Amino acid sequence: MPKKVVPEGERRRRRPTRQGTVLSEKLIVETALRMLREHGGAGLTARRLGAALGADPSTVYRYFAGLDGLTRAIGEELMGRALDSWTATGEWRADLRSLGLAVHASYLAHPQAALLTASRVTGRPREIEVDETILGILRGAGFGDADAVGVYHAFIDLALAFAALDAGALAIKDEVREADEHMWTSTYARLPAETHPHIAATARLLAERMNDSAYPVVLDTLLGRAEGQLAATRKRAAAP
Amino acid sequence: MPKKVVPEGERRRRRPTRQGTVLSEKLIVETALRMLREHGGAGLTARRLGAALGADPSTVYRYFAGLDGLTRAIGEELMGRALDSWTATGEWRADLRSLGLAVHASYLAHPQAALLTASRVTGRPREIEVDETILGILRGAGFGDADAVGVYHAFIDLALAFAALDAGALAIKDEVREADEHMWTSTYARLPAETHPHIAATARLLAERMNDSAYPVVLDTLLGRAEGQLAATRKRAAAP
DNA sequence: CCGTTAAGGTCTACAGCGTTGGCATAAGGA
DNA sequence: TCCTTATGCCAACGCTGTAGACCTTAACGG
Repeated sequence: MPKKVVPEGERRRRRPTRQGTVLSEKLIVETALRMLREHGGAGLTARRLGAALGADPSTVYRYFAGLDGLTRAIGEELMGRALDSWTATGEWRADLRSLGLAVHASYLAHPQAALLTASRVTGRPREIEVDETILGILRGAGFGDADAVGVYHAFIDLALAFAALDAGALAIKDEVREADEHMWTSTYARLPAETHPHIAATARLLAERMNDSAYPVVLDTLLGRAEGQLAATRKRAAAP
Repeated sequence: MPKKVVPEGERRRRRPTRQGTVLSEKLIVETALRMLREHGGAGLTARRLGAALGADPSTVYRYFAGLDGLTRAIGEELMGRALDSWTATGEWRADLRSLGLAVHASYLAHPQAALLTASRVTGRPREIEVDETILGILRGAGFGDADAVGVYHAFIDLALAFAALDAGALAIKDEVREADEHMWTSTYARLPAETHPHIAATARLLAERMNDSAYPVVLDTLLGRAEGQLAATRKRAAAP
């Protein structure tokens, strides 16, 4: 690696590249996101990124510790966007629901990027901010610490897990275009009733359902359970 | 690619390689799984696989349409193993629970492989078999077709999504060894209470919890909801 | 038992990848 | 204006996936 990676805050000399662009972490991450969207998951390479930036490929290594470091920064960016698009109302269940959907939506807006990052815990600032926010909502609503941590754990993992899964489906759709899209109506609907009676009987319903995300349903289920827990806690506290 | 990929069933001439091994899809998939486990996610390359098999790297292309085809076959194998390790009891909720845990466990037994495959729907035989089994359990329990499809959708996506997420955590642990493992006790526990009061207050609980999977809890939540649905359906049917 | 055929293993080659160390240059403090 | 050094550029290394030509030998018909 060229000597050392200088964190964005400490950069002083902003020399433009031969082609005139002035680089920054922000610009590189945004360009990478655009490339992922336009050229697919395998389309993000150091050389291509350099070309898109108007800079030598190796320059990127002055800003990130390898493409892997860039990947983590991209994940952080998606988390930040989720947080920025979200506003609290004070009603804990509604707030958690909208925050979960915001995270999910932010990742799905860049499926290829989501696939690369959703299963990685980075521990970077905006990610920690999300965690702090969730715990704050729960503790503010009256959950005990143990319950709050339990709900938080399930909540954040659920959001990330479905982000990754649904992003995978979307990414494949984008790349294979229509080839996989109708698999539920093609492959599955053709199975004979003798060998696969249950799939055959529900084929039409399957085709309708499988192209949507199951996330909202599962999220509501989880929040409903949490609400029950909270009510039980309050009852115990009120009449001991 | 060498002419054509011949499906396993139609192979006739089983010529041993120069080094004496007799190849088959099964042997290649098993070897690939072992390599993923031993050398990590980036350790599976055509050349290394060839070496491990005692064959020329390009031979693999006679069995699979590129490494991507091999990847799909690996996913299929993991699904098959889940199914083989599972036995039905006739009690729908218990059966679904154990099947979900079996799928999750099968993937987690090969975290690196799971990461490569968990977010891909292959439409291959064993995967379809799992789908048929789930739908059979639900419809046998008395769910209406629409409800059955709804629960099935959430159930299978949940299992795969958590498999991918937890596999990601495991894979990183395996590779970075201890560096990330204690992140919850290192990074998060060091945050000052002024800026992150909620994380600070629950740091100890977080550290205990975040290294386990939230899957069983979320799965039970989903199954509980399904049970409620079923009871409502029955009540409606009994007293219209 | 032999001859023919083609399945399938091997060789060679190519274009592209991530990454690095050395070098050149210009930005900004003095 | 000069000096320091951050930062962009260049060339190179060892690796990758995979295509196509080639060669060997298993399997089958007679």
